[in-house]
Amino acid sequence: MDTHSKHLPADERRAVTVESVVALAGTQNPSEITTAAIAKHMNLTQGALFRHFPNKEAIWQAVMEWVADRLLARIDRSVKGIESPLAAMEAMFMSHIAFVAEHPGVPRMMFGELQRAEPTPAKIVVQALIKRYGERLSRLLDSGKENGELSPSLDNEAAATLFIGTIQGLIMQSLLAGDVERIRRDAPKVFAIYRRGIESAQ
Amino acid sequence: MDTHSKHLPADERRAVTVESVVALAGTQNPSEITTAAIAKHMNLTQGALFRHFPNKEAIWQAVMEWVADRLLARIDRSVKGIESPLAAMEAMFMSHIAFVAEHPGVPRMMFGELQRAEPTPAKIVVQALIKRYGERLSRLLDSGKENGELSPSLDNEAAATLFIGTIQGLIMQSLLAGDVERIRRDAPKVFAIYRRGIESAQ
DNA sequence: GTCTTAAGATAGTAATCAATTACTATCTTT
DNA sequence: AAAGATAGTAATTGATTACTATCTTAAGAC
Repeated sequence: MDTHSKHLPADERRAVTVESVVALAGTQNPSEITTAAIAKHMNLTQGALFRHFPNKEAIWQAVMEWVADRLLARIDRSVKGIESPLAAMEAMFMSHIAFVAEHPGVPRMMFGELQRAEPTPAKIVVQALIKRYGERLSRLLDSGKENGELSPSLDNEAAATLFIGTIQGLIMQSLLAGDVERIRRDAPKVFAIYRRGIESAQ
Repeated sequence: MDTHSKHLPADERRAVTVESVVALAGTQNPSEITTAAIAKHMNLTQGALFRHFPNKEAIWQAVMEWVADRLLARIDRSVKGIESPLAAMEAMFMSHIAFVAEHPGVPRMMFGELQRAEPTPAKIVVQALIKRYGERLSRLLDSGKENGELSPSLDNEAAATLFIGTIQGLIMQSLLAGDVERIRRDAPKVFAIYRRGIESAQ
């Protein structure tokens, strides 16, 4: 990852910047990440960042686009080839959890962006991400009802909200305990309860 | 609330300060609330705040203590006199939702404090709040298993994590939609799924 | 090898922040 | 009503922030 050449092509430098922000968000409050801290983390001077991004807002936008691309690609990959909708939901859940455990800064950044009052470019990217995420969920819920795995009276919107909330609850616990690995450990137990809540009666 | 005397006793001024912060957090990112903004909201000069608080950190601590006291008192009141543990959990859930709908800044502030790296006084207060909250939940879960309402194989820790996550999911949706009332509207549907997940088989 | 230029270093700027200061207005007590 | 205590104002502080102007270096094209 760290080639020892000092001068990097612009696109590589942008990629390194994004990864630095993601890494920093794993250990500190995203809104307190300064351009100086980003530059230091990648052994660059602060001013040099602005050769590659017009302003800080553009950095955040690039970061959230990175998150959206990687997360959606990952859950799409995890679901591939699974014919049972319920099993697909579980795979989607677990791959999301794995992603978050690898990048603990991601949920912090997303929540932080969402609670901005103004619709910043980064916030818009996050909103689009969750919209697409919800669409994937809704499709799985529909086919789960069709094939009888899921309760036919299930409210799709509520089930999607709770799916995301299930992950949010795990993140909250890991923040409380200051232990990221906890997320991976507790995820199956928490999903089991969720699963029981949406399944059709046996 | 707004007496038109300019001079307030110190304790009243502190109370007004806390309420101002809670109100401001309802419309903007908590970490972006400046002492100047707080002072402006309460028709005071910025410097005067420091007659009542040694520093900004102390303001945040006072705010989170306010939150902890009010939230715990409210859920305790809501549970009182309900003998069914499952019904008590539902009452606890709904009163929490009502509190959050009245004070939309609260979950933002809590999440914001939790993701601080350093254990600030405010963060410590939040951690204590969630600990006590979890203890109340755990007691209800235990008695629910005893009286047969809840699945005997239920994992208490996972059920508590999901209970809080259920609320977090609703908050996330309200942030996305930019509509606080949504929380109140969707809460029953989401809790119904959670309930089904923890109930004993019929 | 030299030349060109993209990328980085250095050293700034203006704005904003929490906190402090010197002074003033308003309550309270006797 | 005088005197002390309390609360507030207005201006200023030093530190920190995102961003920029100017000089320097390194890497690839020929």
